[in-house]
Amino acid sequence: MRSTAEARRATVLNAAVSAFARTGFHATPVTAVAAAAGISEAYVFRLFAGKLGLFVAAAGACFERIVVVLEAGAERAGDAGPEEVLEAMGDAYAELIADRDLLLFQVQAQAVTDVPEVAEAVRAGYKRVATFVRSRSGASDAQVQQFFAYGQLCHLIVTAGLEQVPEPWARALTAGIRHP
Amino acid sequence: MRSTAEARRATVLNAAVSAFARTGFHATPVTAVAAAAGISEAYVFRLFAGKLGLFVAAAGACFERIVVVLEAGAERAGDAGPEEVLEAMGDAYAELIADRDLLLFQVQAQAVTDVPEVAEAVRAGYKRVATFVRSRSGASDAQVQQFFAYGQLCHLIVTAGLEQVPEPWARALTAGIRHP
DNA sequence: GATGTTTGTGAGTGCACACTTACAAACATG
DNA sequence: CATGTTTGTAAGTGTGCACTCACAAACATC
Repeated sequence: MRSTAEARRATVLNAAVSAFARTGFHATPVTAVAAAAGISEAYVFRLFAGKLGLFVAAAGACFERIVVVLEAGAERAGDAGPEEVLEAMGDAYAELIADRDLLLFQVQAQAVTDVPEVAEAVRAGYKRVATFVRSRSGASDAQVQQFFAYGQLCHLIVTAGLEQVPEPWARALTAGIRHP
Repeated sequence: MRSTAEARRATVLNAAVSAFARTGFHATPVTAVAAAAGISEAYVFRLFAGKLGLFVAAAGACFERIVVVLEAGAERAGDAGPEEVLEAMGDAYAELIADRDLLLFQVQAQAVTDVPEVAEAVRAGYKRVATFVRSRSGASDAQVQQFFAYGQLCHLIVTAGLEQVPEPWARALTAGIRHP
C-alpha cells in the first residue's frame, strides 16, 4: 500500500481534468489518464465507476477548482463594490487562458451533455459557481449574467485561438479580455 | 444514377450537422450519418475525405446556415439603427434554441479544436459570421463583442438545459433570453 | 507469523467503428 | 448495343479501447 485510495483518487482526478480538457471525453482513453496519474488502467476502473464516473467526478473537481480561483481573485478586491469584485473575479478567470485546463474542461463537458449524468454535473457545477459569484460579489442578476456571458466568450476565444488572429473581426471579439 | 454526387453531398451534410450536433464528432459513427442520409456508409467515404473531412464540411454548412438565419432576422428590422438590427439578429439567433442543430454543432466543433483542421474551420466560420454581423448592423466593436458573448451564453443555457431549471441562479442566467 | 484487508497490476476479451475493396447497376455517348 | 463513366453497395479488415479477472504484494491485527 503505497498510498490510500482517497489520495489516489485525487491525483487521478487532476490527471483526468487535464487529459479530458485536451482531447475530450470520447477521444481520451482511460489509459491516457492512468498513465498521466502513474497507475494502471485497471486500478482507475476500481477507483471510479467506469469512464463516465471518472468524467463526472472530474467535472466536480473542475468546478471546485474554479470556485477557488474566483475566490482568490475576489480576495484581491477585498469588500469593495459589486463592480470591483466582479472585475477582480473576471481578471482571475481570464488567467485560465494561460492554464487552459479548467476552461477547456468546461467546453468538453458541455459537449457531452447528451449524457444525462454529465448534464446534471454541469448544472450542479454552474449552480455552485453562479451562486458563489452572486453572493460573494453582491451583484445584480443582470451583472451576474453579463459575467457569465463574457466568460463563455472567453471559451470561444481560447478554443478557436482568436488571441493569435490579428484581423479586425478577431480583435473586436477579444478586446478587453485580459490575459497574463 | 439516382442523384448527382453534388446533391448527395448536400443531403449528407444536412444529416451530418444534425447527427454531429447531438452526439459530437467522436461519438457519432459515420454509419449514423449515412443512415440518416439514406445511403451506405461506403458512399459517404467516397463523397468526403474521411470522417474528419465530413465534419469540416459540415462545419462550413453550419456557419453558412447561421448567416442565413441572421440575415433573415436582420431583414425584419430593415435598415434601422445598429441596436435595432442587433436586437433582431439576437431574436433570430434565439430561435435556434428550438431548432438546436446549428447551436449544438458549434459547441461540438469547439470541443474538437485540438484537431487543427477543425480549429481552422471554426475560425473561418466565426470570421464569416462576425464580419457579417458587423457590416450588416453597422454596430461598434463593443456591441458586436457583446452580441457574441450573449450568443455563447445561449450555448451554455441550451447544453445545460437551464431553461428548465426554476431556481434563482438559473433564472438569472436565462433572463431576457427569448425563445419561441 | 498466520489471517484478513487494501492497494495494485498483466494479460486478456469482446465489440464498435473507421476505412477499403471488389463488384454491380444506372446512365451517357458513339 | 458496345464502351466508358458515375453512382452505389455488401462484405470484409484491422485496430483501438472499455472493461474484467485472476493474481500478487504491501500493510494491519492478533
